Amino acid sequence: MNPKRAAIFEATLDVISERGLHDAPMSLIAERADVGAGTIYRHFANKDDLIVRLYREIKREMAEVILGDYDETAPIRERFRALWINTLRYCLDHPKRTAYVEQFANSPMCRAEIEGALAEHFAPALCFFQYAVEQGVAKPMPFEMASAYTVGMAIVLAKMHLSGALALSDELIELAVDASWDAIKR
Amino acid sequence: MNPKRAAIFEATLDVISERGLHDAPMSLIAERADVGAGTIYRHFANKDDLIVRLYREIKREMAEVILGDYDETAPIRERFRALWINTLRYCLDHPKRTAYVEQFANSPMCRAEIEGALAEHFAPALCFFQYAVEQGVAKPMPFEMASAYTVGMAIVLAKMHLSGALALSDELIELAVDASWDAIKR
Amino acid sequence: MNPKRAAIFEATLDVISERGLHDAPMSLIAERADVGAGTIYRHFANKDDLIVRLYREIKREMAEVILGDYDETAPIRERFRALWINTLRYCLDHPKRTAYVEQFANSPMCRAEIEGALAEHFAPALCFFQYAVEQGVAKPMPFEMASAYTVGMAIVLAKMHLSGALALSDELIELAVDASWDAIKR
Amino acid sequence: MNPKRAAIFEATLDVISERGLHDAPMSLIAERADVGAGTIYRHFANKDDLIVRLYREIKREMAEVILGDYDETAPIRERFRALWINTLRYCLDHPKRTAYVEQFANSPMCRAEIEGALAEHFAPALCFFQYAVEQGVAKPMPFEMASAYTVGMAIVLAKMHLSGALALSDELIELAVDASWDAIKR
DNA sequence: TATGAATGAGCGTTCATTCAT
DNA sequence: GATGAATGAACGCTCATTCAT
Repeated sequence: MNPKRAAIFEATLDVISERGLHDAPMSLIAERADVGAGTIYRHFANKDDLIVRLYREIKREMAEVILGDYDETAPIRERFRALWINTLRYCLDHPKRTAYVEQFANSPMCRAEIEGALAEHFAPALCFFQYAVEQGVAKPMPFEMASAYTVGMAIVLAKMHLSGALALSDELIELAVDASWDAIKR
Repeated sequence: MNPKRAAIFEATLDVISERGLHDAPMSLIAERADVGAGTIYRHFANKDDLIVRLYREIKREMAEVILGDYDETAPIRERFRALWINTLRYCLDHPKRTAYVEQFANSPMCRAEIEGALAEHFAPALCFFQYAVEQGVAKPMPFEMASAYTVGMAIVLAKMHLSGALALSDELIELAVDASWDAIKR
Repeated sequence: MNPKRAAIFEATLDVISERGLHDAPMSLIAERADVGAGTIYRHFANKDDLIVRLYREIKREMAEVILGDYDETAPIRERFRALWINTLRYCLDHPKRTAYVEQFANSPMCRAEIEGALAEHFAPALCFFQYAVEQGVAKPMPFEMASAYTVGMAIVLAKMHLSGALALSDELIELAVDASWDAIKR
Repeated sequence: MNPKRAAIFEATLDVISERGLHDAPMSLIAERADVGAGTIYRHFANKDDLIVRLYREIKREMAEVILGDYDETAPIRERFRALWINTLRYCLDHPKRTAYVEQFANSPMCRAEIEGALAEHFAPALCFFQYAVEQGVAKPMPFEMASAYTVGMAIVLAKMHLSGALALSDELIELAVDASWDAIKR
């Protein structure tokens, strides 16, 4: 990846995660990226484009990390645990990315089409939940719901940990994995 | 409540839920509230103050609705179901409020002190989860985690329904109540 | 004088002398005067009118004080001294009025017509300087210049004393009276 | 000096000398300077900063002009005359600058610290008055008072001439120089 | 007569974007 | 390709003034 582009991404992530989508001047992003204000526009059409592309980039990377060691041949319970733990791990390891993604995903900037195009990156995970439901291992729920109790809860708990609302320990994490499993298992 | 203040709250809710925290000019809020631009400043110190107070107001109302029919003497399972369903109900009945609250809560505008001061409104719910854990009905987890699997999941599922990512039916809702219960029960 | 009108005058004097002509909101003046914002407009046509009328009122009072004990039959040197000392005295005794008058007089708000209409209040003083020049006691200068070396210098020195740029003592004041006298005397 | 900065200074001088410190919108200053509204803020932190810097710049230039041909070896009386005439000359040649300086100096914007920092530019003049007093040529007064009777009176008379309150001729100017000299000389 | 909530034009200032270098 | 000075529309907010009470 072009180093200027990467620096702009990193600066945008810093500024928006720290100050918010509503308080992120392009001039500050340029300064933090150590590039000229005009340079950003050689890499991105405009501010919206930059923000959306960064969101896509982070989600793509997130999928890569979560599914990087995904083993389709492993037992269901293990695959479930891996998805859960990898999601939590990613959020805890990348608090700025998490803050950025959650801000964007909860704002009206995040239109369905953007989200839809990202689904392919998470395809193996979605397949997993589909499979679990079809096999009758999971309760007869849409795979999106099963995913919410797994990936969704991991993110919710990670956010609580990062905000200080909850202190996660290794034991507590295992308990949460079990809880999520109990939630979806038939 | 003062009618101008109420109109400003409603206009702010409309504008921010539709266009986002990052794209909500005071001039537009004034126009939608059908008040002069200066009138807002007779009721709120500044834009931040308006946004924070609206957040607090919505959360207060949310607690009131969710806990309005809370019966401390009912069986645990029924109390659990009421909390879960009421939360979902509130979000589905008030999509703008839900969108507003989620945007605010996921932005850096939401500092711990703001959130902390709101805890009292949810006290009975928190007591419930504490009680459930202490009694050994729930798994030995912090009550915040039990709450996340209940109230938190109801909100996550409501947001998915509202965004079209998931179609909730009555049966599916019952299934989700069961799933959350399975998650926390010992 | 109407007590509300007097309170408004006093509040205007306070606010403008402290914060300046450029930073004197009507709302603050109303608050300090302990009257409603609308009340000011029952006594004055608008802000400009208030400011101009206050200026005229202060200048009128100033003339009254300076010329209050003016004795047309006293020797020239004594009359000169009285004018000089009374002017200084007034400024030192009324720092706010002095600050107000100097701000107004040095701003474009002070048009010639306003100033001209005030001349009558100072008529005896002007007559004095005219007489001194005509009699050949003073140098052959326009009486306005003689007045500047007397009243004008008293004001300049008072302002310097009030701003801390010069510490006036009784001896220094007498020295200044002599200096002004030497300036104009033939 | 940067040409935009110079144009902004000139426009500020025009607007404030014509309309007053209290009626000088940044938008009008920008328009008169033929620059965008935002451009002003690349050169000055804010409106106050612009106004204060312009004041300092004018006073610096004023000192330069008044003391430009100051000859420390000339006889005292000649040095005195040069200071007096140069001051008057500057004010008459630069009526806008004079109006600006007097407005600022008489408003609460002019704090002692601002004035203090400017003293160094006038150091030779101050030394002159100190010397004249020490040598016993002048009356035993603080040099600030001697300066007031010289530079201060030249400014007062210039303002009167500019406002039409007094018509200065060459003879009258010489008379005024003599009057000021008589004022301070022992 | 007195009030002060309400107004909205206009303020000081910001910032996404452009373009000459 | 990269820059950053310059832009000006648009922002958050103020305040002189009005008018229903």
